Amino acid sequence: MSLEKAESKTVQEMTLQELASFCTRLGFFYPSGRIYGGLSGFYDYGPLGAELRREILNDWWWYFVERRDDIWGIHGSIITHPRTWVASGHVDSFIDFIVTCKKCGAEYRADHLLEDSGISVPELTLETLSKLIKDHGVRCPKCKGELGDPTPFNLMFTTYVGPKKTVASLAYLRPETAQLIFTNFRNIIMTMGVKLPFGIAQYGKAFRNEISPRGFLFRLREFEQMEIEYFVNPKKLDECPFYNEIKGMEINLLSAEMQEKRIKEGVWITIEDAVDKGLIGCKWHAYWIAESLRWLKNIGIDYKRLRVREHIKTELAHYAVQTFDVEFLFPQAGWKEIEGISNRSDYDLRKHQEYSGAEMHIYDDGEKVIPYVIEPSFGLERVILAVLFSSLNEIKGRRVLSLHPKIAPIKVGVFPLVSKPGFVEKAKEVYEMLKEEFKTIYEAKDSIGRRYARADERGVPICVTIDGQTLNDNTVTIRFRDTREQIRVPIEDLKEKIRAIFREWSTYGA
RNA sequence: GCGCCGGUAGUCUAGCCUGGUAGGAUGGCGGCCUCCCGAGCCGCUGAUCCCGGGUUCGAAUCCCGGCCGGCGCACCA
Repeated sequence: MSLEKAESKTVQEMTLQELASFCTRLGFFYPSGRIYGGLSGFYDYGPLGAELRREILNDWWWYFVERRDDIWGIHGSIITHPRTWVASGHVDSFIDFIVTCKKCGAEYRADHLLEDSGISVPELTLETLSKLIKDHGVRCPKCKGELGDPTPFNLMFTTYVGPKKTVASLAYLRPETAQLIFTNFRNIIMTMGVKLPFGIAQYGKAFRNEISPRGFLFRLREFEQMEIEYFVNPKKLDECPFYNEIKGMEINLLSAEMQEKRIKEGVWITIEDAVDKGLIGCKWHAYWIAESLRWLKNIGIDYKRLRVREHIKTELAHYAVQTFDVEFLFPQAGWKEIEGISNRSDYDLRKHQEYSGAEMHIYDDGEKVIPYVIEPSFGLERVILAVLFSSLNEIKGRRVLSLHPKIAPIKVGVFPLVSKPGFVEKAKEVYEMLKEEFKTIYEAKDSIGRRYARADERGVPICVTIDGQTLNDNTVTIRFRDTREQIRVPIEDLKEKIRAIFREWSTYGA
């Protein structure tokens, strides 16, 4: 049985601000500390948001860890050994020096300003930068005013380990989860008996003390990452056993070369073509791009609104050989990153080997190898934004959040058609039965239409209604959110029927 | 962080210019009604008018500072 596709039209799309209001009203997200005026860059998950978060994290973990035999998961600590970030380069590159124009107040990164004036910067220290600015008589590019002294500017959150706050006890909240994977690399090799190629995955909070958080959930100071570091022998970057599965997949690609030619729009191209034309450096990198896109699509993100954009040289991070951002087409803001997929080479493992003295190699074909790593790195909150924008529809004049059942915060609504004796008891019975297995809500107040409307807006995929006929023959109706169609099912078959519906959701239209 | 603009119940908003009892809609709770898609009626509830200070007999309204948000710049390793 298949139901017809939903009769949905393109909504006048919500702005990010309107989405923020919507999320607060329905209980997805609240600005953190709002009763005290709010804290910029922090949001709390409300009841629906907390469920949505769990479902997405669980599905990610299932997709990339549980069902695979080549990836193991870890859960690293948030407060991390400070040497980690010296080795990774974050202490250097996260601490910028800012200079302010004494005349017009404009601010610049000291090293950028010097380099733009053609002066090379040998080291990023206060003394050096200060001296270079004075010696070369560098002035404000805008108003030619005199510049003040450089001041340090750190994007990492710091704390102190132990009750005494000393320089020696200074520690950082991790600005990315990735480094915890690298610092645990030896542990996993030793305990899990892994062989190349293999991956280590982790999700968890990361913290960045951003200068100006903005755009609702888009740039947060506390956010959640879902990351995989997939280790490959650098000589075998094209030996990907899964390549045939994904090579025919079409992606919307905007290469660095295209961007240098001022081309703004990506082209639809198969993975195989992209690899053959040298646009994607190696097959393993191509595989992880494809696999990431497949997951994003599976959780309900509109594939037409996803594109893969290569980083151009100037935006490439210090560790990266090649990086692609998976971008989502947001209303107003346009294409914005929701995931980065980077070839980080052996940079991180080598650095940690150098700074810690620990050996970071693994044997492959009897040879000592420091593997290369391909890193798919998702920002959970950004993925959620893309999911929400992909799911918000206007169907028959009403706002409907067409979330895929596997991530919907509430799976089933159970309603007595009218709130009368007989109906109510029967509905509660059905509710008690279903909530054993599905996140279910029961509502009896207001008209049935109003309850359906409320459920639609909250993304509840199906509603079970107890009507007059139920009392005679013990059947109920299942009403589908996106089509409003109803089918009648005996209560004894209800659980199995709902399982089947969720399993084959695409057949039922969404 | 700089510049410009803004902030009134959970949400949307009137009032601000021209100082004088904070009003509506929607939501939430309770009830009546109701056999399938935000129907109607009744009652209740809900606002530190962002916070602090100043001017004034009197401030949501005018002034100053802060917080929060939007846009632009910068930043986004």
